Amino acid sequence: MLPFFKDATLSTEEVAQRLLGCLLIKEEDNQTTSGWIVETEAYVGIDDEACHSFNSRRTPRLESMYKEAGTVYIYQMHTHHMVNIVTRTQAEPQAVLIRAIEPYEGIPLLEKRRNRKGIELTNGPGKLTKAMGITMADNGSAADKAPLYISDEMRKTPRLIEQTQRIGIPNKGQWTDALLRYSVEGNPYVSRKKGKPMNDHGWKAMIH
DNA sequence: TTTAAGATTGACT
DNA sequence: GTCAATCTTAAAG
Repeated sequence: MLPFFKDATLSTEEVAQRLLGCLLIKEEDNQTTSGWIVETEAYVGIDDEACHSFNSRRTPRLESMYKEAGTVYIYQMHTHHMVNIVTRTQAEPQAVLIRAIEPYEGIPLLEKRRNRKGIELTNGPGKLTKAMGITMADNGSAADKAPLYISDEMRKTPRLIEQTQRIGIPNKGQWTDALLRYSVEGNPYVSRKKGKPMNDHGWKAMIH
């Protein structure tokens, strides 16, 4: 069965929402770290002024965006790495940015790499990649295979998905205002959060 | 050849 | 609130 994030017929917005609650897993040298995805953003291709592939821009750095759905696209900005999942086809270079996770496995290693505890481990796109040891070495790999992959076997379900403007996109007209950021309402690991987190972190109760 | 800006973060005033 | 770290890309000199 094809994982939903490899199904290029699904819209990028749909994939961004369905990724919430999936586990992001990194395996390396007998060390596994993972966490549930709690915040994503959709970058919808050549018409989207905020998207790296806007206006069909294509450079060596962007090559992964032009690969098949389910490809990992790692981008480095300033001193930080960001992890994306490609969602469509070569003709439609679109992707979902994973902006935050709620830690599950390997928390001591996350704490060591970040030299922080609690929400500061993974409540931002550059923070989670540093915590999980995600680098350019992961660029272009498949998101359904180790060492860096998405799993929905342990998936959680958001009670409510909050939909807001993307972070860090000024002066881009309608693309600044577009509601293409999705997050689990009440989850403390969502980036730039002020409000009080919910006791259940915004997940629906498990059904036994 | 030089410069500026960017899907960010952390240290500092 | 300001600002620098540090790498790719595009555009100006």
